[in-house]
Amino acid sequence: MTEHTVDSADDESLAETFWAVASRLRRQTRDSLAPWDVTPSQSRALGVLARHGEVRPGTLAEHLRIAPRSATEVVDDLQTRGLVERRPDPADRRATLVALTDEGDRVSTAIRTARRAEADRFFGHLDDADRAELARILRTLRT
Amino acid sequence: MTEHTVDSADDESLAETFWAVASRLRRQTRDSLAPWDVTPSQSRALGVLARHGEVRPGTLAEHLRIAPRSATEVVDDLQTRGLVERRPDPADRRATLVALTDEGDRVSTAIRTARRAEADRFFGHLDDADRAELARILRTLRT
DNA sequence: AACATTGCTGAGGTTACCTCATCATGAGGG
DNA sequence: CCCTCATGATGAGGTAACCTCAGCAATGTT
Repeated sequence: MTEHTVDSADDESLAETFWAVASRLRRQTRDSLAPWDVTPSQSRALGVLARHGEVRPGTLAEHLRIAPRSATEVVDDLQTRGLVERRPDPADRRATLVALTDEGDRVSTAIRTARRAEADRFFGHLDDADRAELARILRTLRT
Repeated sequence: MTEHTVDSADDESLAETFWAVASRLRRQTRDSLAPWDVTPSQSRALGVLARHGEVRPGTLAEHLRIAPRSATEVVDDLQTRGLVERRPDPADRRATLVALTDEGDRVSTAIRTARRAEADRFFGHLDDADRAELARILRTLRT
């Protein structure tokens, strides 16, 4: 049943299709973020900070579902770009708190807007019902 | 409306959820491929070769939707592992043809089986209707 | 006080891509 | 026939986004 029309893109499994979509979305996201010179992973971190305020790198890692060491890295990059700052955690001298700078706050807001537009463009081909369906199904797969 | 239950995973946008699922699937795929010491991208290339027989690196790149140079790289790796071989294209002396070796053929079959099982495990939480829905929706997004 | 644990980060590695430059071959025009 | 341009593959070198493991400082536990 993989033989009906292999016109140019192999459409084998669900997983295969999933990755094709992922790849397209990744490129589009990267491009839509270019104006701010911010990578997708940085933008996700900014999102967490915007939603949760100052957090420790470890906590950030949990939210992003990555290893703590990787969060350090993202924070480094954002700090270099002046979008976040580190300050000592008054409650624990081992820890640091990461918070948006004013610039980071502005950029993260701008990005949020742009990303919404981008998502609309990407998922906009779907009608509302399909979009809701997709969201529901993906949520059950997220576990 | 992002405030109902931020229990640990941020569920903001559709895109966000999509990436969470992607990340989970990526990890699972990687793990399920480990027995053969084959990376996900190599396995995708094996799949193309199994379906299309011998192809040029450039053609392989098209199927995988990556740059030609990147295909060269994947082929290099597969060749090192003895899973594919390069032979001159009799029709064009600039070109090479990439084909599965016997070993490559066996491995790719084994992987196909394993991946199907893995996909079943991953997408198995969905009932048939949802799975079909998802496939349909993703196909429209693949463009 | 001794010890394990926690929080962060340095060092170094991997995967999967990319672009640009180079080189050989092929194809079409004059 | 030669010249130019296009095409196929690959070397060189780069990037993003992860990872593990080791080490250090501060904490908490006994």
